[in-house]
Parts: sequence; structure tokens; C-alpha cells
Amino acid sequence: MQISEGDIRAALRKRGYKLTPQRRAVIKAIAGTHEHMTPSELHEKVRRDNPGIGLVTVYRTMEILTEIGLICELHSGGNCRSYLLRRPAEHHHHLICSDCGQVVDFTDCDLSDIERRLSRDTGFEMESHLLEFLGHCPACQKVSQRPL
Amino acid sequence: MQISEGDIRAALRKRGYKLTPQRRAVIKAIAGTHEHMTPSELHEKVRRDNPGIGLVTVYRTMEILTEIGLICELHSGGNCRSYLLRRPAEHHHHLICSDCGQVVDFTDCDLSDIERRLSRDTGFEMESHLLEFLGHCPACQKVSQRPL
DNA sequence: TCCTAAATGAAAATTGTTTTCATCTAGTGA
DNA sequence: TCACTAGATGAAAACAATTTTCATTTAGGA
Repeated sequence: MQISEGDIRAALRKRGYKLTPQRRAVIKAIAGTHEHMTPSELHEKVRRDNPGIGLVTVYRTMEILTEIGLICELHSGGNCRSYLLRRPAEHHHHLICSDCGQVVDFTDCDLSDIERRLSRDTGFEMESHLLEFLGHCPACQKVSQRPL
Repeated sequence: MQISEGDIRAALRKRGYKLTPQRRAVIKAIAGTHEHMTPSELHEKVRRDNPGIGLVTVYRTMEILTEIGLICELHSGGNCRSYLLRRPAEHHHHLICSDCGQVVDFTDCDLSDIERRLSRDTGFEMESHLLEFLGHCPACQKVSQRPL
């Protein structure tokens, strides 16, 4: 785990947010895996250790963590709001296993040439892009090939 | 407009679906623009000419049209379920104006090399990918630069 | 034209998300 | 260390999006 609590505390404080036990619990839960989770999945996970925490708090924490840039939002696979701890600090993309939800980050795909060309051809002023790959990780491939 | 009613009828019939007046109205509404629309936006538009049509029917029609491959789903810009008439038959991507919703299709971006390399490096079996660009179209840039 | 599987719309049910509000607390300053 | 206050919390309500149910209607084949 490369993110220390101190870093988080500093990032929160910079914007006037407090580091509460609830937020710490939510962060711990999302930092403990590299699968993406919806707010309710995360809530369920958080509740195992901290039964008192409400779903609303998870929603609110996700909002803040996204703003701070500590987590990423994923879109593939139907679910519009699935969250993931941000690992590489720099711009990167995701390769997602549609079976187990595991995510591989990759940074070595540069779309800026394409972006520039598209911008030139269409006159669009570019704002952002969304790139995700969806597939089956090696472990899940084995499982599905195993005879029942 | 490159899709004829005959094509649609044939595509529907092939899977045992009927071409009802309601479906025709929904298809007409989505084919009349190249902006992406959510089910309720589409519903609103359809109702202008056909007041009786229910939102449920729009949902059901979207499902079928997606299955048939007549429309695409867009993800950028928060909205998870926004639909667009499919124009190029072949694999393509979208460049979306985040102000007016206008969409430009582009086919000349081939991710298959990247996909292959990623697959080789990670052992993933690739299933699909999601690529969208978000920006401001020339017309909307002008509007926002105009002094108030 | 008749018949039947499929489609429809209204309403209810379900699910996901946001807002409201009374209460509580992290973190600052004395 | 303590008191204070802006910010955070949880429960409940409100709101929004989506799906299901069901009685009725209808497209399209026989």
C-alpha cells in the first residue's frame, strides 16, 4: 500500500475536510483490494468491521475521494458508479476482469496523438476521454474452463 | 438517413419482434438526430407526436434496439444510459460534445494493437473496450466565448 | 378473417441516490 | 486540557431511475 494515512489526512485537510473514523474505515476498505466496488458493495464491506456506518456516508466519502483524486470511477460492464483506489498517480487506464472485478492499471497507452488529430479534424476542443478494456483475467479463465 | 424502415423491420423480425407503431415512433425520434438521449429525454421527444406512448415502452425498445445493434450506448459525462442511432456499421468510437450532446463518429482509431499487447502482457482474454472522447464542438465554443 | 404470441400502458414494486435535519465530534485555539 | 464551532454523521424522507406485474390490445402468420 503506497498511500499512508498521513497523506490522506493532508489531502483532506487541504480542502477543509476532516479525517473521521468513518472515512478512515471506508478508505481502508477500498484500499484493501484492487477490485472495483459500487457504493453498496463497499458499504457492505465496511459494515463487517464497522456496523454503524451508513450508506449515505459511503456516498459522501466517495464524492470527496473522487474530488481529491484518491479514487477512480469505472464505467465498463453496465455499472456506472464503481470505484477503485487510485494507484498510479499519473494518467492511466484500466483493464477490468468482468468476472471477478479485478483491475489492472496501465499507463503505457498514449491517446494524446489521436486526441490531437481528432481535434484538428473536427474543431472540437478536447476535454477528456474514457478508455477501458474489459476481459477475463487468467484466474477466471481457468475457472470457466474447469469441467463442472 | 441510411437505415430504411424495411431494414429495421427485417432486423426485428429475424428475432421474432414486431414492428409496432410505438417502436416506429421511437426509432423515428432517435433517427432524427445525432445527439445522444436518455430514455426520458427520448420519451419526451416521442410524446410530442405520439402522446400515448409510455416510458416503459421506450425502455423496452432501447433494450431491443441495442440487442439488434441499431443503437449505441454512451457513457461519458455522468450519464450511464444514453442512446444514439448507430451510423457506421463497422466498429467505431464517439466524440461527444458535453454542451449540446452532439456526437461525431470516428472509425480510424484502431485499438487492436494495444489490445493484443495488453493481452500478451497480462494474460487477459479480451472481450471489449470502451473509448469515448469528450469535448466542446465548434458551435458551442463560440457560444461560450460570446460575452454575456 | 381469425388466432396467438408478443407488445402495450398503468400502476406497483424495486433499486439507487440525494436531501433534510437533529445530533455529534474532529480539530482548532485559548 | 477544555470549550467551541464548522463540518460530519445517521435515520428518515424525498426523489429519481428502472423493472415487474398484469389486464388488455394488436401485429402478423395461418
